[in-house]
Amino acid sequence: MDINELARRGGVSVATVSRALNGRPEVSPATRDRIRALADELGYAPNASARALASRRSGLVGLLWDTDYRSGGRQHPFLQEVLVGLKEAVNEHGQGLILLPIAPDDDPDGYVRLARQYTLDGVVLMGVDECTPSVAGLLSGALPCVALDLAVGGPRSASVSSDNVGGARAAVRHLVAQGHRRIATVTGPTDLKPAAERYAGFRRELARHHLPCPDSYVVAGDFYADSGAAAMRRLLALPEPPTAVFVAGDAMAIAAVQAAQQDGWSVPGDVAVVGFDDIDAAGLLRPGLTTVAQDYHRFGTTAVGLLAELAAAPPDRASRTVVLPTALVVRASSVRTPLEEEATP
Amino acid sequence: MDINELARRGGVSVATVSRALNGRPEVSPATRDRIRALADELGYAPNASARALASRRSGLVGLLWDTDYRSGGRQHPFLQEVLVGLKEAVNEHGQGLILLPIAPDDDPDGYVRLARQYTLDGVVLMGVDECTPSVAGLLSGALPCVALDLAVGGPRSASVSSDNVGGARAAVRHLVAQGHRRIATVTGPTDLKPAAERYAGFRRELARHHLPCPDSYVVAGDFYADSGAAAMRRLLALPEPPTAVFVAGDAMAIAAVQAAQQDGWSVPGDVAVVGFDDIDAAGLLRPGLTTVAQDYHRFGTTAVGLLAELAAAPPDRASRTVVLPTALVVRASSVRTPLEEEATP
DNA sequence: CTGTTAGCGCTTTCAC
DNA sequence: GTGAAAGCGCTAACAG
Repeated sequence: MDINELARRGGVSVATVSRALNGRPEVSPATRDRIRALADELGYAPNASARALASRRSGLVGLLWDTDYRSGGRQHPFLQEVLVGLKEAVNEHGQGLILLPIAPDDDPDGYVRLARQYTLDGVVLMGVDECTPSVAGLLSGALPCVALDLAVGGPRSASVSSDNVGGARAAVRHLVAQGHRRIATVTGPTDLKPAAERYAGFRRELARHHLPCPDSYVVAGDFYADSGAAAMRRLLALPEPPTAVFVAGDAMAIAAVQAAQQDGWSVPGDVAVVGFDDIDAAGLLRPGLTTVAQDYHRFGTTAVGLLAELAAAPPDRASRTVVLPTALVVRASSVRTPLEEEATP
Repeated sequence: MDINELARRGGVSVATVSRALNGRPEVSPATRDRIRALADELGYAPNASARALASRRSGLVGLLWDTDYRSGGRQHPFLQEVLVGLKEAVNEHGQGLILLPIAPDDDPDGYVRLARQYTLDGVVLMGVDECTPSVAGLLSGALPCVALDLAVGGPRSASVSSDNVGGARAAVRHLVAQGHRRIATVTGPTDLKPAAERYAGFRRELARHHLPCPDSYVVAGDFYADSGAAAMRRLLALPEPPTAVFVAGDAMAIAAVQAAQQDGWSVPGDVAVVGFDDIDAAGLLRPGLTTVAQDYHRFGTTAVGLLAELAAAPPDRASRTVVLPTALVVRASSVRTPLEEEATP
């Protein structure tokens, strides 16, 4: 069942069939509908390869996701939701999503070649280092690229990230509203953009409330659990320990809560904790972890929208960044009496 | 830079280039190497669409993953690792991985059409219901299909799953070794294969030790956290509560541990708990959750191997199932004195 | 509005 | 061992 067969049975030419199926304006509504009806009555599906070959567009979006990047996979607790959003959006656009293999780091056009090979419409990047020659090579080309949680520059690129600053500020604001004045933070590796921004938001909100932030109240972590536990212990060992801690990632935050509890402190009684990310475990713990949630699903849909935008726009536009709102999820780790929550807003 | 250009520069015909690049035996080793060297010197990448169109094989494996299936995504905590394994294996085979859109449930050849459209080499199914007409239609066709964690039958299908029975038995054996005699279980929905098998393994191992299993010691859950908490409360309210519980999924197990603690019981002091899956949170909790780990990465690699096997085999072979070993990860939730672990094996 | 036709870039007989 | 040539199934000029 190919386009010729369809044309024959429909009593029209293949050109007309093609036009009807692609919704071209030149075809009359009557024949368009007739052909379309016939097509799905016969279960016709256009061959994607033939279509791509002839039109020089595959309708495929490549996902560049470096699974080797740091400790191999578990560091993107949200990948799954991003992927779902991406997939749904891509399909809604009538496109397909293909997972790209990893190109050698040092080959500046490993990915460019892959993109050409599949005639990709665009590429979505996540969990990659934009400075790697292979990635930089891709970004500097004319192919639409959208990076997640990563600021990139390039003739046809954009990025989407969460409002890390705003999320951190909301966390601090919440802690201040709970009556805390001695608020510390455990940061992520501040060479990573999200970590740097969360830290900046933390400082800014603290300043807005004229609260001090001694150096000893800032402990660097690495987003992994162990560093969170260690950081919390260091904070609680201070002569004047904080009464609240904003931890820049949930894995660290959870470990921090448990380290505190293990050392005999009560959470939130002695020390309140707020995390960032809203990973699954945050809701499974007791006390539940108050945390800043990101809209992972929207990452995907936004990325696909940007890709389409980039494809249409002139090639040399300034790189755009879309910032997605975050939401504070209040659980027990930061609220003395959960029930008071609603009573005293 | 296409095959013609390459042929011209190499002073040979396109046919020879094609043969050289595809490692065909007819071409002389000398020209083969020469052409290949030239190809990657010039950064030539064969156009995937043209290749697929001419050869009727795309080198693409489709991933059928129903993101709508029950509560939308979070129920596959291990998807990410499976995906990484899948991707790596697929790429090693020189293939690509494409995420298939969801076809309407009631269309028996929605997926068949998709597969034809992309000229797929095969399809990997995960998190889908094999009874859905659309999925059943795909399975009954001649396209190689491999299902994960799902027993499927079809002229060219196979499945891969974890040794759920063995894992459950290992869990029970461990509890018995810890001195427990009153061992209960919280099951998953036993209409799902993994849940049924874990339950079967539980019973079998209990029987092997001549331990009783009263009906009240078997509580049905649904793999979600809430059901785990409820089940645990029911067990602990029994006149003679169990001293150990095997919970068929980590999300339930974690909630069970916390419910017990919240009600004033000590884990593992009063009741030991062993879960299944080894999700991230299992290691983040205190006490850490003893659990049965699956080799998710290997799911992917095994699936790809099976796909290749199916493509080569005669179309009507009996459907094969590969069972992957599981591993018990002992943490604090099942061991009275963690340090004794090594001392008293 | 519709049909004819020339490719898209590759693989694959079939000759040599 | 190599080359010539005929498609693979579709899109996109170009005519009409």
